[in-house]
Amino acid sequence: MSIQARRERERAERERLIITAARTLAEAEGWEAVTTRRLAERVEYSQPVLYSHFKGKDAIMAAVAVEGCADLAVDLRAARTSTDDPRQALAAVGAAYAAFAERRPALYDVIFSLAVDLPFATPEAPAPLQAAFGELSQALEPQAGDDDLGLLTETFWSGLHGLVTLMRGGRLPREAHDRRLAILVDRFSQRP
Amino acid sequence: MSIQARRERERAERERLIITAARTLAEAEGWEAVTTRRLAERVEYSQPVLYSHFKGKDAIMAAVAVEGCADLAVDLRAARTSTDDPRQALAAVGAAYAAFAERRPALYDVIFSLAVDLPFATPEAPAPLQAAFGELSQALEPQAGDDDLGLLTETFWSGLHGLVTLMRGGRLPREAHDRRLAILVDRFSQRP
DNA sequence: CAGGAGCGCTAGCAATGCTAGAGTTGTCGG
DNA sequence: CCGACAACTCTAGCATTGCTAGCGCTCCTG
Repeated sequence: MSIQARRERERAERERLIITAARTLAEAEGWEAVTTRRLAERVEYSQPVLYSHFKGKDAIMAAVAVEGCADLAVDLRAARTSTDDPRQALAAVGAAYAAFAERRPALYDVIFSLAVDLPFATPEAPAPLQAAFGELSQALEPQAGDDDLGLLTETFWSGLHGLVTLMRGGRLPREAHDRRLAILVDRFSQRP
Repeated sequence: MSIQARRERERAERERLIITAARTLAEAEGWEAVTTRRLAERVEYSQPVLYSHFKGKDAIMAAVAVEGCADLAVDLRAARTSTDDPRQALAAVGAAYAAFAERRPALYDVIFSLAVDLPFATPEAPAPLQAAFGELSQALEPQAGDDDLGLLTETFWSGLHGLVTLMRGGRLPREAHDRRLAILVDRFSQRP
């Protein structure tokens, strides 16, 4: 019976190996460089092994996305709790979100841009995802006013997402990023 | 000399044929269905002909993007001039933008998400693109207050872009779309 | 009417995600 | 301690992708 346990443990280890290898490769060279062949070479197994763990390349990316989202949630929490002033906290969270997208673009893409069948706005959404959303939500709570907090959070999040994706896609000039972010935060803050 | 002119005219016609075929195919089945082979079959030429007109598939997509952006600009202008009330105009423009993305997703994607080699925030940006941006800008002008109008427009645009991309990517539930849009417009309107 | 230049087509390359079937390894009953 | 069996991994290959080389036809020019 213990022999079965060892096998399953080894399988789990290898699965983690695949995920971290995919993340490393993606962060180093972008997702277009993550081919099943290169990934298999990195983990020192053949391609079909990947498919014994995951349904396909998309499933591997989804696994990386969940991991990466946990990192994002950590960053957002640190930013939110870095100050007592609600308005500054919102600005800090917005800046942290944008910084994450800038610093780890491959991770950001796989979470928020690339087509991956992760459940999002449902109770079945992975915990790290809900955690990240919760941080945004808590940062916005003092600014909600009459608006529904959930919808307000989704809208503010959309603003952040639009800023970073348009900028990274070359649609917005980089240099004014901070000022745009300031405008967004300002417009989502309650007037005193 | 006139023989040369005829050839160039025929070439130009064929180029338009390629562009419209690409757009039609993309709108019908999505960009992932637009392969060079299928496109060549549609225009009833062989694949290499495409490459005598465009540097590659990306260039074809960029051409479709410019065309499509003109359509978007028309929609936005109609929305903006549909009312005299500045706040209602902003709401109408936002709704028109989102409706365009919803109604013609392939066109929206190629303009704002996929093709990268289009100059955007520079004077060399294609005219239709600047026109669309200009409509947004004019709709926001009464709401600018102390903010720089260009940056405010870019930020509002980011909000719209985030809303539609996250919703279409399954990250935001469809049903509350109108309410999120209302929140965005409200937060970007000056307090009376 | 012959020569030549332009131009489109056939055929093929390298790379992709994914899969079938062979072959090897390691485990358990006798 | 051995042989059969089962689980697992690898080699090889398929279909499809964007893109290109080089042949061969057509049609203008002198």
